[in-house]
Amino acid sequence: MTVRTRFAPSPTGYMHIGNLRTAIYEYLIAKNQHGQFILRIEDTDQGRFVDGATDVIFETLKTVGMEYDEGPGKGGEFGPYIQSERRQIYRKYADKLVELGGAYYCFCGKDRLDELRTKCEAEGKMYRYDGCCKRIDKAIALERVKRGESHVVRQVIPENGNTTFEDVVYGTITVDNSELEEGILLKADGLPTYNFANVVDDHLMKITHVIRGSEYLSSTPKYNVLYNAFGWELPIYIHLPPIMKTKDKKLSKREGDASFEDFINRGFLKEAIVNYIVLLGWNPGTEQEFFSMDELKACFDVQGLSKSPAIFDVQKLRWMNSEYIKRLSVEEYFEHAKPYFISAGLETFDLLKLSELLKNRTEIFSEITEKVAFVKNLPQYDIALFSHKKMKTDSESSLNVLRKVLPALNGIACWSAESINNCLMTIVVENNMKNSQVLWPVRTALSGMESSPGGASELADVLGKAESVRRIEVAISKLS
RNA sequence: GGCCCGUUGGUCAAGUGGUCUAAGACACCGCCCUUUCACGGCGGCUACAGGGGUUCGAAUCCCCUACGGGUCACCA
Repeated sequence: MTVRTRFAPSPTGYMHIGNLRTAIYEYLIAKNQHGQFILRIEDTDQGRFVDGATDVIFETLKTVGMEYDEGPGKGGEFGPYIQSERRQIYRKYADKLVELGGAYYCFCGKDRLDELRTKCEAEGKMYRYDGCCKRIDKAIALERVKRGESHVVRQVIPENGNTTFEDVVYGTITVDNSELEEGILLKADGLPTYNFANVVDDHLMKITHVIRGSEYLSSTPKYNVLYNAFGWELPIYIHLPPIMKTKDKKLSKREGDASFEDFINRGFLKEAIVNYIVLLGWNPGTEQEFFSMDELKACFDVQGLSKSPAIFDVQKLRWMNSEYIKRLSVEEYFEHAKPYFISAGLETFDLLKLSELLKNRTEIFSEITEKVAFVKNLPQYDIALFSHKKMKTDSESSLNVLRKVLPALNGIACWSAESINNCLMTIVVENNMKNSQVLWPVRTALSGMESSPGGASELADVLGKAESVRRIEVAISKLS
């Protein structure tokens, strides 16, 4: 049996981290078995459709490197892969289901349903469709439909008994049929609800593993009733726990930071995001924690899926991102950092050198701007910075040192980190001082900051001779 | 509220009746390295939701309670 999975998002907004994780699992489960991964767009709710949302889906799948085998723009044996283009198919199967006794036409309009709802509310009961139209004679109902009377198609739920299904992560789940509603399968506009479309499409597209969020767990019995009514084979169900923002709140895109694109824009590497979220809810069973997409394809196993919700921890994502950044070459780092360097106005500096300094100190790229601002403009700083107990420095000793450093630096013919360092160390030796007594004041004078992405000679190298000398002079005059 | 699901440290998690005085990772704290900050190295802190069973033995099995989540639409 060829494994076939599908990612079936609704184009109702941007790519959410939770959706992306689901897509990744779907992709991996298929690819681990050399199966097919299908993309299907579920746009049956014309009211919620958001323009451009499908492009975001295509783009995201492409950037994380998950190519689908069948889907919009790609084609395939079981198309179309956009539900709004499958109208007639649903109509046909809905009518067929009515014939098979698994559904019935319902002519109750919104008004009557609302009435029913308020009545239930008044009686303190949960609303449930009363099955009114199920009692209409089949031939008469069909006649009314043919005359063009507005109607929906509702599912028939067996009155007694219960329905059981197997879920790979949650195990055996049994629900009493009395809990199930005779829900709408085909809406008055002729388009199916999710409840119908997913079953029809998954069957027609030969999906073997249905992978989706746990919010569908409670409606899965209804789908089984549907499969059975059609006489179709059941798929393997794999339901996934949600990703949480806090212990009791789901990650929500509205509250700011759950969209994949946002993370990319904030300077996260796509590989780090994928690596992190794949581990949110799945354990490889080994100590390995860094995975490329290819490694994931090779070792992904549903056994490692967990059933309890996981809280999204940006802190750990940042750490993982920093690890990925450390593995970048200086050139790669530079490519990612470039926009931030430019926005900091550093075009005239040696940005490769700066990249080297920054590479081990960056968690996310967007923080570069702040980290390198001092390069372009020496910040206003207080001379108290020169006093550091552990470095054994105070303003007096610093002034003293800087006065020696200034001519020495000026005398360097070939400006490089190495020559600068030699020069400074010579001063240390000549004056019988601790390294820090010379290096701390110089680094402070060059950066104007308590901490900087590099030491005295590295900073001087990046800043260049003229600017370094100028900054030492500034410090001297501040201290005098 | 009914039904379904879940609950190991602050977080992600290993663990499927004995090897658990419970792994690893992030975070945090401390030390070392060191010219700052990082990096790196070493060490530390903190957990089986509670209560009953079953068993020679329970984080692991059963029941109850608590807490949390999901679901109950002509949304998906």
